[in-house]
Order: sequence, then C-alpha cells, then structure tokens
Amino acid sequence: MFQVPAKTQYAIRALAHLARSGGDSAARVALAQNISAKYLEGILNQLKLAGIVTSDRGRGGGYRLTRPASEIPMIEIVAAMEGELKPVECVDDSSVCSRGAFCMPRKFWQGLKDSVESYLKSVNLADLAEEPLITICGTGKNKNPTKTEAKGAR
Amino acid sequence: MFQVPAKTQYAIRALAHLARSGGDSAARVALAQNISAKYLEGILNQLKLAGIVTSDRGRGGGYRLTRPASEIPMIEIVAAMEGELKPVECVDDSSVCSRGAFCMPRKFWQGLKDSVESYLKSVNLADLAEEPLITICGTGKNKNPTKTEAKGAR
DNA sequence: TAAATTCCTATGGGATTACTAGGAATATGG
DNA sequence: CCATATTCCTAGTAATCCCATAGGAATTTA
Repeated sequence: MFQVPAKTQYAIRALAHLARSGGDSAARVALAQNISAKYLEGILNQLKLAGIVTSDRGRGGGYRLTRPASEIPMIEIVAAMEGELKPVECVDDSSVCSRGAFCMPRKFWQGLKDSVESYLKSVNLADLAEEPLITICGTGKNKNPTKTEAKGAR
Repeated sequence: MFQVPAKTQYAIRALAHLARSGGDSAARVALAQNISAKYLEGILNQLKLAGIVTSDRGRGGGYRLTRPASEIPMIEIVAAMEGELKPVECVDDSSVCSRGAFCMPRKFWQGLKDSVESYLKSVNLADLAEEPLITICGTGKNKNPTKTEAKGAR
C-alpha cells in the first residue's frame, strides 16, 4: 500500500545522480541508474518544467540542477511528478461535502497528509545524494531497460 | 498524489457506521453511507477475514465489530484493505539490491513509511466515529450508486 | 556537417480499480 | 415450514492509469 510510482523513484534517482555528477545527459543517467532511456527523457522534461533542472540541447548538452541539492526539498520533487498531496478529495477543502469542517474522516486524512508533508519537507536532495554512494539503488518496474548506448564523455 | 483508494475510504466509513450503530446489514450501511451495496458486501467480507468485523447470516443478520472501536487502530483497517505499508520494494528488506543497508534512497523511503505508520497507529476507529456525527462524509468514486432498497429494521 | 542531444507526439499492453450481475447458502420470523 | 432477509462466492467489464516504446523534429557543437 501507498506504493510510490516507479516514475517518482526514477526521478529521485536521476536527480541524485545529477547532484553527484554535476550534470549529465539523459542517456548516461539512464545507463548509470538502469532506467529506460526514452522514459527518463520525459521525466527529466517534467522536472525541467517544474524548475528543478535546466537543460542544454545539442552535442555536449544535458541536464543539471537549477540550485544546490541542499535547496531542493524532496516534497518539491514528489510534487513535480505526482502533483498535489491529496489522499482524499476533501482534504484542504471542507466545502466538498456538507459535513464540512466537522467531518471526522476528513480530519483523519488531513492528519495523514500533514504527517507525510512534514516529512517530505524535512529531507532535501543533498541528504539523499551524499557519500559514500556511487550508484544509487532502487527498484522500479522495468526489468530489461533499453540498452541505449551512451557514447562519449563530457 | 498518494491518493487513497475509494475502497479504503468506504471501509472506514462503513466501520465508523458500525461503531456508531452497534451493528447493521451491508445494505443498510450502504444506503446510509451512499456506497454501492454489492461492492460494500465484498469490502465487509474482506474486513471479516481480517478479523475486524464478524457477521451473522440470514434474516436479522448483519455485521458488527469484533472489538470496541477504541481497540481498532486505523492502521489495521488500512492494512486489511491494501496490505502491507511498502512505498518501495526494498523497504524493510535491504537484501533487495546490492547497496543494501547503505542505500540513501532506501533510508528516505523507510523514513516516509515510518512517518505514515506512526500516524496510522496513533489514531483508532473510536476517534473517527465520535459525536456529533450522524452521517459520515467522504467522497469515493461512485456518483450514482445502485439504489438497493434496504427494507425492514432490526 | 555529422553526431549528440533535447524535445514532441502518438501508441500500446498490462495491471488495477470500481463496480455490476447472478445466484448459492444460510438463518429467521411469522 | 417457507418466504424473506441476509451473507457469501464467482465471474465479468468498462474505464483508467502505469510504464514504457517508437519515431522523428529541432537544436547545438566539435
């Protein structure tokens, strides 16, 4: 339960990799982190739209963080991939149903949300990307990712 | 993100209803809580297998809690519907990948799990079913549930 | 100018979700 | 004793989401 989508896990591993490498191409990140290269392209693009990474096109280009990793709270990453934190429809909006502010289930879910939110705000990308890691582990859904060759080095 | 399945929301509302009514048939719970009657049958059955409710078949039968609501932590209900709390595969099992105990992402997800778990253990069904509620609110996915007639009273 | 790269759109298979349908088994009240 | 209320069981299904894959256009540089 409360399974985190592979997409979000990939995003986090990719960003941790970028934090450590200082910037890299999608293909090389994918190779290093064992993620489908084409799929990762879309993820990085989404992270760019969210203002977490920036990119350079063309030969020698790639992605890099817009800020130091220590200034990127995990909640921002998760929100970029999955949108607002909302376990049930009526969280943060007591007008959804007639019980409104007095609804106990709503308070319960609100408490869950607050709990998760506070944790995700308390951790940042630098905490995750710190030594002595080289390869960032984690399992997604893909067992046999496309072996796109990542040629050349920067 | 972290959307809670309608099924789990239904289960909680149904149990809160049972806590307040002292026991009722699936059809009447469904009517009172605006949940599809047939769908709710399956949910209550699942809760029975988990030892949270018990049932009497036949005329005059229905479902009731096996224990006082105050002795049913919310985590037990959620676990009954969705299984173990496991945001990622490697949580609680560092042997899943080679990084094992030193994997930072794993520690991160472990922290998230602990945070959610601790909250769900801190709230029980009685907290949720308390006054002054009559109808328990909450929205699921069904907009037009089957209007199964719940005839008769106990 | 060829190669490396991001960027864009479309498609598809598999799994899950939220039911719906039908009826068998069982107990009770009248 | 039997009609009725109830749980219990199994199967199907439409819609949605997830995790990619595929192909190529646009862009930049060595």
